[in-house]
Amino acid sequence: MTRLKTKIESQKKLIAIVGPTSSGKSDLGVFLAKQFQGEVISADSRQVYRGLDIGAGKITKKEQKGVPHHLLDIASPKQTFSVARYQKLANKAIQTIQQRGNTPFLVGGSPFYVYTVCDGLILPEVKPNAVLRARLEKYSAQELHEMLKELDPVRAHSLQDSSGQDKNKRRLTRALEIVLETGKPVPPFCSSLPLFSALFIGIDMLRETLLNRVHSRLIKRVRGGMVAEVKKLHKEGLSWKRMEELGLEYRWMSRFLRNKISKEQMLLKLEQDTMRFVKRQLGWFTKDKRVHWVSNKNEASCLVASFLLNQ
RNA sequence: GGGUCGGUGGCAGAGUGGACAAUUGCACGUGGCUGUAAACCACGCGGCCUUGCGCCUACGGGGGUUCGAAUCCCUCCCGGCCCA
Repeated sequence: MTRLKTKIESQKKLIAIVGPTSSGKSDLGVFLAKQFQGEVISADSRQVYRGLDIGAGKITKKEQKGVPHHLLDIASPKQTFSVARYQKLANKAIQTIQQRGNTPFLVGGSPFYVYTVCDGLILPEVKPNAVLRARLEKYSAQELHEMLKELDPVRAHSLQDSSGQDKNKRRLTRALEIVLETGKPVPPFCSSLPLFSALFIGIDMLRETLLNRVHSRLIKRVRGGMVAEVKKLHKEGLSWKRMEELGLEYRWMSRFLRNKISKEQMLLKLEQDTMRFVKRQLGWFTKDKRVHWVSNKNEASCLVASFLLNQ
């Protein structure tokens, strides 16, 4: 116990800035990083892709105000990026920043990405197997579940809902992938010892305010060439199918560009989906008791100051 | 003014005498997530409670037929189309 405590205390510090989309995380990140000699690591599952700029709400060079930003534009949108890869790169970036004597600010709204890093979740060392996935795709969820019951009854059981089923093919496929690859059951979910002690700052905002911000930001970005960006990406070879997978902006704008929906429908659906996304993000963050919710920059500054001073 | 088709839950839209508190989609709500996480998935969605295959109020309003009506008849109101 004592050893564990000492270990945590000696850990390097990390500040995580979380909150729903459009709440002003990037801005706060830059503000704090400037004030506390920090660097920003983006925790956003879409901003890692090159070319996904306006649609993904990526911070511009100018907005970065000279503060170094990590993990933006590090992958091709044609290929699927993964949390596991993110985790490795983020850990490396954090280490580099700390070695420089700077403070790392993990800024982003992809909860799974944030927690994979902050809590050091241990993910099974099994790479995605496209061939296998394509083959499993042909089976129904029920059939996949049956297969998993044969190979890994424990995991199969943990996945089933109250009706004894799991209809999430993606999740079942992944479980089978792990079992088939390793020849062993899916390992139990666990995290490593925390690699650093983290201060969680969440941006507190009324849902109504957020809705207004989402709305006006959407209009602004459409005027700023968001549709053209998608058109260009497609011209450069990004398939419509891939756009669908990327979700939100890319999904709805691609549907508009394919004449499946009108511009009005696109804007409406996109706004609705964005607000749903907001709710899901908030679900993760509000459940997390570690998050300190702030309503302005000064509150955030105070929190960071005392966190960094504190031993 | 005449004819005709139609008015169903937040919206769209099935149902056209009993098994209908009403298929389905959207919206909305709650929740899950072990290398796609902005993805993917589940559940709820008239009200009430003693949660029962329970009770109440409901398919534009009113009246009627019937053991029984969202469904049939009459009438009124509203909307689309056609003729004047």
